[in-house]
Amino acid sequence: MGNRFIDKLRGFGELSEADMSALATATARPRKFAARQDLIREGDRPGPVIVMLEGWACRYKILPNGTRQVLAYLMPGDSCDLHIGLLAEMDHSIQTVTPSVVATISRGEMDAMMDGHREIARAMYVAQLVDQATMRAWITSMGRRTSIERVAHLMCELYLRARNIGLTDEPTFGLPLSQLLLADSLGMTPVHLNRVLKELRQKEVMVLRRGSLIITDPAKLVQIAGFDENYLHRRLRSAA
Amino acid sequence: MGNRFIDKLRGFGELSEADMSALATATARPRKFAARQDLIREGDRPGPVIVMLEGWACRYKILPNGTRQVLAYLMPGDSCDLHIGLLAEMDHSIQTVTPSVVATISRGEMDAMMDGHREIARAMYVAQLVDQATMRAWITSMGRRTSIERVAHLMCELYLRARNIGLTDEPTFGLPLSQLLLADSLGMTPVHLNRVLKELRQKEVMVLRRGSLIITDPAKLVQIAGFDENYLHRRLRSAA
DNA sequence: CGCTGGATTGACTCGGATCAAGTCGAGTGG
DNA sequence: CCACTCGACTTGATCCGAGTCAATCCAGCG
Repeated sequence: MGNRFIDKLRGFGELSEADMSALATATARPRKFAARQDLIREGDRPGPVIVMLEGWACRYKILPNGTRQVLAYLMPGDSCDLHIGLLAEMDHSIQTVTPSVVATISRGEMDAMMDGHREIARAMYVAQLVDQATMRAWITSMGRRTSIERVAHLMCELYLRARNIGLTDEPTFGLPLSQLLLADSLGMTPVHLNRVLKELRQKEVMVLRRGSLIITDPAKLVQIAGFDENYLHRRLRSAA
Repeated sequence: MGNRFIDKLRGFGELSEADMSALATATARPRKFAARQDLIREGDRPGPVIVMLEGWACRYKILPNGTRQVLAYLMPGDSCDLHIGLLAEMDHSIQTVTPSVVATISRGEMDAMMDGHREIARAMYVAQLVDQATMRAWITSMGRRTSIERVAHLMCELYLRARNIGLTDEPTFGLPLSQLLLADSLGMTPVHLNRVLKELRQKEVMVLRRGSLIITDPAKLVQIAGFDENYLHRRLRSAA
């Protein structure tokens, strides 16, 4: 299985053996969680940094009127904000979507690791920049894309992220998100999302079934989404 | 006038005299820019960190179809991402809104300052967390708030941020944003934004005029917005 | 003093929400 | 093995918020 967190960071920097063993030590005692368990709740005083080793989670906010907005998805290897410990209070919650394996790294441990392993710090900063760029892409989607474009764009994002960590099986990939969750991610109603999915199915672009997505026509999906993968910042800065 | 950048960071940490003079040195040679000048353009290879000392700017993206989405506003004291230099390519642009005074800090200078002044680093991380929380609030607005709520929410955010840096003159504050820009921030058309502003004026909640906003009924504005200022993270973590 | 870009208003259209029934499918217990 | 149940998915009918298109209006300014 390996350690997804290490795998991810290796994509963002040249980690030494020492770096990797420090990361392995820091994530050595993970806990299991069932699906739909809050890992962090809005209003909480933040604790340790959490790292998803297996399974999916989402960040979300509940509004006064009871509606929910999903803000981001965490896939294996992803973590919450590095400096979360500096906050007095969480402004959003994080909940598992599937059964998960989650490691926690205390603030002290984190600081020590970042001080002692500059390349780890560097890789984590890149990961954080990608997360921020993804949030900007979401804002752009919500503000300026139609519902079908928005759906296509999110599927492109999730597909590429899954592929980067080896979670795809070519035209298909495991996508454990209910239509309700997706609707709450995209700022639309479940009913309307369902119609959009139907349209994408009829156009033979993609088929979403319980737990998995089949991308029938990747080129058309990218074209509908107006997808530009630059924001995922896979290309590393070459020279120092 | 003072240095807005230092003032802002002092709100996020206990800076020593040495910290402050390091910041003063780093921002000692600012440049002036006219309104509507790109400071950083999407696709550029990132250069130094930029810091707004005077004036407003915005982050934005242009979509393939030519529409624009504003992603955030930078007010005096705000800066772009600390680790911007780690990226191969910008995923969005930053443009001045008003005539501005902007300092730049090279990557080397920045690294040295963060290493030598831990409290500066700490304050900057908090500032970054606030920026991220603000992005999450924008996603939430776009996804789950009606247009009038969205407008009210943005006005609350901008008002509070302006007040934090002493830029308000009680019920009024200088808001140099055209309706077109606001519409591109809120994911709506200028025509519809104009109607929403009219509604807020008729309800005697607020009046937006060229260059300034008068908040007639703050309580009602907050209530319409469903505004919870927690995400601006003004309350610092008390104990260490 | 007319030009120009933002602001404003009206008439019409349409995407997506809402309301209201179903249907399907996986797990549960008899 | 089958009936039951509960949650998730589908579909149809209708409504309304917001977009579109098209005129003005207005203030600042060369």
